[in-house]
Amino acid sequence: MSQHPFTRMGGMATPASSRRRPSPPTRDERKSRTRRALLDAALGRLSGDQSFSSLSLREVARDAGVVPAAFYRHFPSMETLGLTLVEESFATLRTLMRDVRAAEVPTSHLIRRSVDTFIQYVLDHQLHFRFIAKERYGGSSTMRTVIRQEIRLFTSELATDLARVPSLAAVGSADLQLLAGLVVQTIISAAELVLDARPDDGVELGRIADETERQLQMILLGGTRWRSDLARQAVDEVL
Amino acid sequence: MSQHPFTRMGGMATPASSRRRPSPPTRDERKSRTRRALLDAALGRLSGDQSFSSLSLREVARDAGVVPAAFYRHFPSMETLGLTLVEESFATLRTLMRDVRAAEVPTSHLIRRSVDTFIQYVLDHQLHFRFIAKERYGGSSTMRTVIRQEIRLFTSELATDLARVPSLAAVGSADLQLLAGLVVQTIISAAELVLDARPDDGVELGRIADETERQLQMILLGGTRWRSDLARQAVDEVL
DNA sequence: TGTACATCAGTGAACGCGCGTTCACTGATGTAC
DNA sequence: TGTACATCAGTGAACGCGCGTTCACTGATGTAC
Repeated sequence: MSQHPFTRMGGMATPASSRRRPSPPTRDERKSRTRRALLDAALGRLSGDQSFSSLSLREVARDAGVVPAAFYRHFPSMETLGLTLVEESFATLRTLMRDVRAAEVPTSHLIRRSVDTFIQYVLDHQLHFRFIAKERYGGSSTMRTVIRQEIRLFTSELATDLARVPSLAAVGSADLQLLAGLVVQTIISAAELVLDARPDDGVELGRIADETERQLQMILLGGTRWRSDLARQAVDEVL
Repeated sequence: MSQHPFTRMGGMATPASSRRRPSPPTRDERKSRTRRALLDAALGRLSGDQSFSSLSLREVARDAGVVPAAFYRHFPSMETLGLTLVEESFATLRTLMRDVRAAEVPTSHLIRRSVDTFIQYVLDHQLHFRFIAKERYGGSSTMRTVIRQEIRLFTSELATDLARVPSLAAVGSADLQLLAGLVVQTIISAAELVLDARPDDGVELGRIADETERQLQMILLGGTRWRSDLARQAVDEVL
């Protein structure tokens, strides 16, 4: 029980447990670990061919190393666990957006850098993105509504960013929403390609990044030329 | 058993059954009707919150008005029934494309007309499109592969069409693929919006058509300005 | 046309299985004194 | 610090249920003669 002065006097106030005996986790810690294990078990199951709605409570409990009845100490139903995963996944995505903005990327190669950042993020959070891809259309109506709402929010924020771009100043706000919608669609599509690629297949991932970059360039190029009152006429003339 | 001369002498050689007594369906007819009923039962179940993988053979048989064991007279497994539905759905889509091309739409308002045709098609084949939307990411890996393959084919055909557009003559074939990919993404996204709308909500459907048209205009406008060797520079300059 | 036999779509019962949910319980952790 | 009691995450057994699949069957339709 005697302690070495070295550890006793360590710099800043560390939590009691960090340098002493491993000290047993509190009940709360144990509980939230089990909760985490249940969430991870569900996410893990979704890597394969299963969809969330075909997932059984017993499978999830089993993978989490817990008896089925214990599930109810954490979630009243699988539906609730699913909604928790949706929230968690979009929290991840919001973190990404914040990071990208905070990065203050230089204008040069801005698109390319954002695409690379995004692809890396998808790779790092594959399970969450895979979950969202499946539930976006396959989930319960509640899940689908929440997901659609989050994507819409995401699109609006992007539209706000685009409004600050000088060369898009002439584009009305409704049209900026449409433009942002195209960008988001393209990004979602890229995420889905990434999920289908082998994570260590650098060549394929590079190809996806290239193609996504070019598609975004096309879209933004279209945006800078856009004049809503002339669009149909211009396009008709040109086809 | 005596027959009226009027029916006996009817013009061209109609199938034996068409003008006489309703004449009982043959065994083959009965069989294919049950098969159809099974397919329709599965499609119908997917209108709600269920996904194909959470669908049970017994549910499908029940909705089709047949005992579970009878299912096996038509399909060896639910998986096979699912793949049949995928094929059927894309057959529908190919019919659409053929119709759109055959229509020889005048260049003026070409995009708008195509969008309107497409939206109407989605409304007319809601169940098939809903099925594809759900299985595209939620299905078994076989299903996902087949669907992805079909969409890729669709994209390539569209790229071929785009190659014939004079103002896109300067765009390389790889870039035409990307452009076609953007168009397909946008169309898919429109289909999903249509499926979420109430089918009799003309205002909402009109809005979807407008927005889709404008997004396609933006994309094509971008395409006509596209020069792959300058794209990044041009976009960087402009942002 | 009539008859005898073959085919086979659909039946109904049975099976073993994993499911979601409930319940009284256990025993380690936490708290009050 | 030590003791007595409360809390509550996780247990294990039990339940009724719908599942996929099998099987021998029935009886209407089809075919050969």
